[in-house]
Amino acid sequence: MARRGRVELRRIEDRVSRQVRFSKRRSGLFKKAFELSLLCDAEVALLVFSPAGKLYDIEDTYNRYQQFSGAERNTNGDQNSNDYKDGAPQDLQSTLRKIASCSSPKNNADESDANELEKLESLLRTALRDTRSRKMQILAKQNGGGSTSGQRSNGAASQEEARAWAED
Amino acid sequence: MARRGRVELRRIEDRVSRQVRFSKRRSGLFKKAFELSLLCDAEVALLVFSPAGKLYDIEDTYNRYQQFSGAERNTNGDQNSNDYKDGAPQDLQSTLRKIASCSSPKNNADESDANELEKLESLLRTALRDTRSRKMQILAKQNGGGSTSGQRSNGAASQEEARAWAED
DNA sequence: CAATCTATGATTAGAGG
DNA sequence: ACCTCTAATCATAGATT
Repeated sequence: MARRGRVELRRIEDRVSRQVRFSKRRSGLFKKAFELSLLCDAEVALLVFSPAGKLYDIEDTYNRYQQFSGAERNTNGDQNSNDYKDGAPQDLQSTLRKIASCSSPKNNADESDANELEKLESLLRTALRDTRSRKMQILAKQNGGGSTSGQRSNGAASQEEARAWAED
Repeated sequence: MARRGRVELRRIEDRVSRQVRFSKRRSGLFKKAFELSLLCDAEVALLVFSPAGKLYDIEDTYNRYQQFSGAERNTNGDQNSNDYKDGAPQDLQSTLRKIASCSSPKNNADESDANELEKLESLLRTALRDTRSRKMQILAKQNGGGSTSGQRSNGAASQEEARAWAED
């Protein structure tokens, strides 16, 4: 009743099968990615494009899991710990100004030492987080609060997705 | 002999366990990512940073699998594919300048629309990647040189990796 | 078409070499 | 510290509703 043998490692020919498997495996992949980041305190970036070019990224999944499980990254003892919280960042501007100061000729990033790069990295991370957060808020308003990705329970593809697959 | 119950979804406290699991799960994740791209003809980008900041990306795994299995992605028509490579970014400065321009009063990020935020996000992402990359290079020189990939058979962590984990 | 079910293969935590 | 082994959980292909 289940699969008869090992999964062959080649492109799935049947279009419907391929779509269904894409959906299932994508869900599984994002779940694993999320688990890795949580269990091992790693940073994971995952982008998946369906053949039709629709993008799925890990933010979606991450937010979704946060909603469901209220999971919290235990970030003990790191400086810039208020990760991925949410929020309307109010000081994106000031962060950007600090970043800007790194681009002055006097403080050339091309010749910075590891320590300075570390600071820059942290600033960039913060700015990126704030930017994404702000973007999400805007998009949420525009779409009337619609969600961003497929992945319902574990099971299957959404209607959206069927459309996104398209061009057969 | 095997695990006694379900895996808890929280950060693993024991440092050694966490490292070992990171290695195993990272392998598994990259394998799945590769399978998804092959089976379903999707494009997948996967970046993983260990807590110590070491980068693993899908190129490594992809190449590795190609070596072993001689598998071929049907890479029909990918225009902008050589993303995320590594490299010594030579234009970090210019990226930072572009970011800086977003902090000018005239172009206030607090009032940008989603489209502009998207651009800013992209710039920040690029700058962050370049910064990390540069930092890594510096650290690598200081520490006498480190390479880029781990993942031997399926089994376990490499020596390299133990070093990369570091700071303890 | 999407959700659920289930038998089976795949992944992996922990132990041991 | 890496590799191997193994039990146990996890993922999922195909069938069903």
